[in-house]
Amino acid sequence: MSTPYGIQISENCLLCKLRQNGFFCDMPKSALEEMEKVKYASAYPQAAVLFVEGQAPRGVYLICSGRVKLSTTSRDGKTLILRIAEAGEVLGLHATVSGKPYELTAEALQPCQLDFIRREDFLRLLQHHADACLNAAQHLSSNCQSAYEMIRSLGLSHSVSEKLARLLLEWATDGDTTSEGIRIKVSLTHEEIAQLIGTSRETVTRVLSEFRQKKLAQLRGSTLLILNKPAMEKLIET
Amino acid sequence: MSTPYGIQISENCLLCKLRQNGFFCDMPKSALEEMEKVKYASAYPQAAVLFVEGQAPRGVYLICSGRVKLSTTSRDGKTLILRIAEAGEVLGLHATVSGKPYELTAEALQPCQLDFIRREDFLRLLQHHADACLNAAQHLSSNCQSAYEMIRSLGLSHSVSEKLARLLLEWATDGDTTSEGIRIKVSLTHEEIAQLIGTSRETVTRVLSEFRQKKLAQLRGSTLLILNKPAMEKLIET
DNA sequence: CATCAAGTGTGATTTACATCACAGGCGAGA
DNA sequence: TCTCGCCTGTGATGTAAATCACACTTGATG
Repeated sequence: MSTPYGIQISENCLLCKLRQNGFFCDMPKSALEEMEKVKYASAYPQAAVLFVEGQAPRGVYLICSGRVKLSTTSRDGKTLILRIAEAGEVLGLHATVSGKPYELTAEALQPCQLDFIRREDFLRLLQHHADACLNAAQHLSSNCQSAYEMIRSLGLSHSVSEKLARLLLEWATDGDTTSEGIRIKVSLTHEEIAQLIGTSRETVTRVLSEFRQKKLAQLRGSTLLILNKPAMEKLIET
Repeated sequence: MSTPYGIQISENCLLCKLRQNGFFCDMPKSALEEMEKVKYASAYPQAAVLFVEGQAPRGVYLICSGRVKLSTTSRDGKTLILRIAEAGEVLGLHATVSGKPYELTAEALQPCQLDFIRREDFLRLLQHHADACLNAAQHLSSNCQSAYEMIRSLGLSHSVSEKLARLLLEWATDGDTTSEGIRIKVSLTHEEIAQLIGTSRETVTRVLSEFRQKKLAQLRGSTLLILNKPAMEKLIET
């Protein structure tokens, strides 16, 4: 099957190869069959906006593949990135469950395959399938978790170096360890990194070059190399 | 029945008069009966610590009455208050659901009546009672919601005045409107207010006196009076 | 009612970062 | 190959707020 944006859409969740442990759709057959009936599979191009903060919740999006940027913007245009959501995550969950407007904006960072489920259908699914509901609770928990981490970073850090070190070390947990250090693929601009830690682009550039100078870490192109993890860790304990 | 700390403990959830709409325990009889079997009712004095960040999750606490401060502290002693939880809320929900350590510290701001439910019992309750699970999801949603608000405040504000104005206006939503303005009962010190918005105590004092001078709002003793709401709102849009 | 701790008010000093401004690099597409 | 737009690097400048330091108020408690 050929589709737009060069993505293979797997139409059927029951047969889906993408599904993994911890995915929202990692649930028993009965719930999955129910979901199969109400979901709309589709592909989105890079930079597609799924929903915007303030909109009434239409429903949830499950990420089958691709990455999605979740952000919020102030009236004067300053934006803050809350999280980069990966495959298996559910978008718009809190808004859909609570019925309050989406408070984040979701934008595809790359071509994505997503399943959409309308709010009423999704709520019905949660009511009738304890597994689905438990999964939802689990995902909400981890959203909370990451939000709390962000709050700690924003509210308790003393400096931008500290926040940036925190972020890089967080990324480092899923990087490859090489002889030089930990290698991580980062496809974000300085601007976006700045928005992740609530600072200005210039400061990110400056702190990154400071890290490079001190042989702590270096970002070249889209690969980040953590050269001295212990020293980085010391930065966040000060 | 007489109890310590001058609280009337209502032992039986089914007969409980405290229960209201939106409370976690606002659920059908069957689920409530199940909960009744596994909960431990108890009273805590002011300043009692229910759990500390980093501990493995023992279970959840339902607040029957009283208010509880949820905070997180950095290594060097700086603390940030995430939320003041009120009656009807569940504490330790995300940790209990996810199984990860509590990432907040919960401390009673006043004498409280709480019901404790052990983790295993609580998870079983969620599995077997869709209503309970849905309620849990709802509460997790609202935790997310408030966390996101806090992130906006910390990350997108340009000044402390803005953050403080945000906070006061948030409080104002459940205050009494009088001829002078909106009257709110605040039983927090400047220090605690500072910890709520991630700033220093001195700055809070200064900004509050600035507000008083400009006839925007005044905090005397434990009553806050919003004198000029529109002007306060303008502060956060700048 | 004397004392003491906790909370509040205020000045002086310092500093990290935002902001502005512009120069160089690099890749995409014409 | 050239240009144009987006990124990155870096200097200069201003400022909000942290920090330190100390006086004053208040209300609890022996």
